[in-house]
Amino acid sequence: MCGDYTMPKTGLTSEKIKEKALQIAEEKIRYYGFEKFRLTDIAKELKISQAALYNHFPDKAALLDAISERWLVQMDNTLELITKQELPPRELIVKWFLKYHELKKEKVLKDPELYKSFNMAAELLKPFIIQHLDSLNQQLLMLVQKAIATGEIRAESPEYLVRLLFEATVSFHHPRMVLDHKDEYREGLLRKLVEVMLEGLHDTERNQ
Amino acid sequence: MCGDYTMPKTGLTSEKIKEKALQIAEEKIRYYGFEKFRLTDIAKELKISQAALYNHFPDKAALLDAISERWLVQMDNTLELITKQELPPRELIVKWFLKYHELKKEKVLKDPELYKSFNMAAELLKPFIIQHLDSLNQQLLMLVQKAIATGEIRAESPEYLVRLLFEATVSFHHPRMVLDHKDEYREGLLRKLVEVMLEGLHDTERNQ
DNA sequence: TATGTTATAAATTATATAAATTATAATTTA
DNA sequence: TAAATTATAATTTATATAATTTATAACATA
Repeated sequence: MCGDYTMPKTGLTSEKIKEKALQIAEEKIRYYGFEKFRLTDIAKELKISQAALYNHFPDKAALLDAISERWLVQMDNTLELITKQELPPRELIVKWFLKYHELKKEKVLKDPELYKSFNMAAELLKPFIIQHLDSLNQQLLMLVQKAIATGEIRAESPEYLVRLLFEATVSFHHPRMVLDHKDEYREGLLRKLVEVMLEGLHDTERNQ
Repeated sequence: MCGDYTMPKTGLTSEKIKEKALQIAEEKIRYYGFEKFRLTDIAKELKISQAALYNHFPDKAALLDAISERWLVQMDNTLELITKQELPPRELIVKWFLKYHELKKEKVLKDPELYKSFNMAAELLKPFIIQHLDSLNQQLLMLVQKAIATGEIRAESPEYLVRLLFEATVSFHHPRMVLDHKDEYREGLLRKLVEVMLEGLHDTERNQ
């Protein structure tokens, strides 16, 4: 169906066509809304027929999802950079949550229609959403394990603690919650919240 | 329009009619869904004309809201009882949040259609929703002030701390979040979360 | 005079049909 | 042979109209 190195009729590889299709789709979604954009418009701008899009995407939903997924992967990578910084793990955890919050809020403010489409995918718990959540879980687990190793926090189960931290900060990263609070400044509150949690985990004897 | 003591044609006071209307409306909403129930059905069962309902409710939305409000007031009262128990404030705060979570979860499981209508009202931040939130804020503030008074926690601003506790527990009481997690057992997680928060607030020097 | 009635206006929802869009099939081409 | 085309089937969305429901008005009554 796609993906080899022979020169196709458009003069572009399937990968390039896909990239261009996503770029054009983003523009159309921003203009018409994610529930109103048309494949015909995208095909027209790509100078291919509407049916030819199906050589690159299984269906319209896959194209829409690819846009959100691309953003999520980029976000995952940005956050991963933070996990690798040379700072005390507790500071890193705070910094990591603040950045996570910032990236979501920035998206909802700068790209509201694309955010809405991501939000819909999140509500449906589509596979690429689960993947993203797994990736974040992994990252925070690393940080928590570091913090335990340095003795900055105590916990019997790092996994349970990761769960606890995610639940406690839902208001600041859950797609719907970020949307609801998009115009509020809550960074100070989030910092304080995570700091209090970590403080509470500092000298507790037993966790879970 | 209503509310004096002359005997009306139905033989019932306006208050009694309202009560019965709400009771019947609840049944109709459970059966047809909150977006599908009809005033005509309620009037028929009350043995009055559909137009007569307007002597008791300004419009259909007011009737719907009255149902949610009645439940919220009952919940506020139940929670207020907890705030008055003779227990260490920190325990009370944990108990209070657990009951709040339990009441919401119980409603979504036992009365899903009425819960949906409450959820819609919450998303629109209708006045009675604000009232309910104010009431809960007040209650938690009392508990936090007690905890500060007994030295169980330290904080410069009790109001800020109340905000912090509500934000940290959003996942367990926000209407939409409770709906999303209705089939999960998370009581242990909530208890732990509040305990860690309170522990973190125990020996911090400065809060806010 | 609060609460009720019937009549009816206004608004909403349901339904049928036309139009447009998405998805597939059969075929062509670099 | 991957990636295109055109043709067309399937599905979705838009639109107009009928039916229903909600809300108001004018009036009646205990």
